[in-house]
Amino acid sequence: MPHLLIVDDEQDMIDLVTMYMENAGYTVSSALNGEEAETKLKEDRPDLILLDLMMPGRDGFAVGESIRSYSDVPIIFLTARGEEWDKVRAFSLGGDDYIVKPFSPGEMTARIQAVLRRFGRVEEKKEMIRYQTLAIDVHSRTVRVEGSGVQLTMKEFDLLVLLAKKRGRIFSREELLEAVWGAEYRGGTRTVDTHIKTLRMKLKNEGASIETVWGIGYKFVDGAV
Amino acid sequence: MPHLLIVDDEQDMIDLVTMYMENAGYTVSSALNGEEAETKLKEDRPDLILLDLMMPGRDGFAVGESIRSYSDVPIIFLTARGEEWDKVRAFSLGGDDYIVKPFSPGEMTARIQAVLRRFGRVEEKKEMIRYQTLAIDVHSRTVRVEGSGVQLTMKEFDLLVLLAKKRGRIFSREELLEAVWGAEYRGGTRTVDTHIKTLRMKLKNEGASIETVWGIGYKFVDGAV
DNA sequence: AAATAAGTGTGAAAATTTTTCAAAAAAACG
DNA sequence: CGTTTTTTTGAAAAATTTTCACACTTATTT
Repeated sequence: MPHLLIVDDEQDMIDLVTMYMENAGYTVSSALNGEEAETKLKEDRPDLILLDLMMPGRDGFAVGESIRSYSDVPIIFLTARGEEWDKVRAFSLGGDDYIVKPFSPGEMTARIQAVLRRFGRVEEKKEMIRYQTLAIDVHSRTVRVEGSGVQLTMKEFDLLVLLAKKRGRIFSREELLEAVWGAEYRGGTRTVDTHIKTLRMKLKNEGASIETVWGIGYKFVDGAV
Repeated sequence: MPHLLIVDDEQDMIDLVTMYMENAGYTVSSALNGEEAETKLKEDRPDLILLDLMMPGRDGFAVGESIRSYSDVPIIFLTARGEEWDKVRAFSLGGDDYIVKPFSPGEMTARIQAVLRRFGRVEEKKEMIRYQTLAIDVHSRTVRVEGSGVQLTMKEFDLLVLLAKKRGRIFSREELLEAVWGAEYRGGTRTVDTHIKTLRMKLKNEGASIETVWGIGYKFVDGAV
C-alpha cells in the first residue's frame, strides 16, 4: 500500500487531507514545513508527496526544487487558484501534478493514483473487475452487485473471474473445466451449465452479462456498457 | 476494433466526425440527443462515447452524468472554448477527456487512443473483417451492420466469415458444406440456400453483398468491382 | 419466340441439437 | 453428524438446422 507525505503549514489542512487519504486506503506522514518534510522524506520514504505551495519561510516551490535535486519521488502541489501558476506548471512538466484548492477527495485520489501509476509506484493494491453494477475484488474474493454483497462458492467465483477477465472471449465448456476444475477433472460438461445457472441467478440483473454462445460455450459480454 | 458512439445535435458535425473516425478505422454509431444516445449505448455497446456538450434539451453534461450512474464507458466531451469549462474538468477527473472545437482528425484520434488505452479497452489482436458498414469480429463472433449488433447462429456466422474472408471468390455449395458443415455432412445442398437466405435477411442492406453465381454457387462481392 | 429444363428464393413445418432448469445424489467440510 | 458445496441426471424448453413444396428466375432447346 503506497505511503504519502503531506506537507502543509496548516494543521487543519493536514488533518483533512490525512482523513481523506486514510479513507482511500493510503498510509500518511505529515510535515509542517520544508525542513521537517525533507527529514520525513528520508525517514518514511513516501511513494508520493503532497506539497502545499503557500508556506511561510521556504515556499512549496523551493522545497520541491530542493527535493528534486536528490530525489525523484513524485510530487503533487496543492495550490490556490492564481498562485504562482506558471512555476507550478513548469515543474509539473517533469511528470508531477498539481491540485487546485478547494478539491474533493475523489479528485485528489484520482490524481494520486494517476501519478503513482505514471511513476510505476502502484503495485496494484486491488485487482478489481467492474462491469455495470458488478464489482469483483479478485484478491478478497468478494463480489458486489448493485451495491450489495453476493455470496459465491469457489467454483462459481473462479468461473466468474475467468469469464469477466476476458470479456468477449468465448470459452468452451472444456476450456472452462480445464481452467477452473483442472485438467484431471473427469465428469460431464453439464456441470458447467449448472454453475452458470446459479451464477446468473446470484448475479441478478448482471447475470445477463454471461451470454450463451450457442453450440460453442459461454462468454462475458464485451463492450463498455 | 473499437466502436464509437457520437452524440451531437448537429447532423453535419456527426457526419464530419463519422468520416474522420471511419477513416481512422473505427466503426461508428451516432445519436442526436441524450435519449437516443442512451438507447444506442445499450444496443451497440460502444467502447467510447464522443459527447457534444452544447445540446438543446439535456446538455452533454447531464447526459454524461446519467450515463455515469450505470456505466463506466469512457466519455470524451466535445466542447467549444469557454463552454462550461469547470464542469468538464471535474468530470474529466474520472478518467474521461475533452476536446476543444475546432479539432483536427489527428488530435481526435490521438485522444481517443489515449483514453481507450487508459481504460484498457485497446484490445489485443482482434481479427476484424470489414466491408462497408459490416464489421465482423472473428474471435468474439460478433457482427455489426450499420453500427448495430446482429445475432447470427453458428452456421450463419461461419458461412459469412468464409465468404467475407475471400471476397470475390466463388464457393460452390459443396465447398461451403465441406468447409462449414464438415466432410461427414450428408444432407441436401439446399440447406446452404436456406442459410444464405437468413444471412442476407439478417445483414439487412449488406445482405446484397452475398451474391448468387448462377449455376455455380455464392460469393461475397469484391470491393474493387 | 415459345417451350422446356434446371437452378434459386422463400416460408413454414419438422427434425435435431443444445441449453436450461429443478431436484436428487454424492462429496467435502467443519 | 449436519450443513454446505458440488456433481449428476433427466425432462422441459429453447434455439438451430434441415427438409420440403411451390413460386420464381435464368438458361437452353425447339
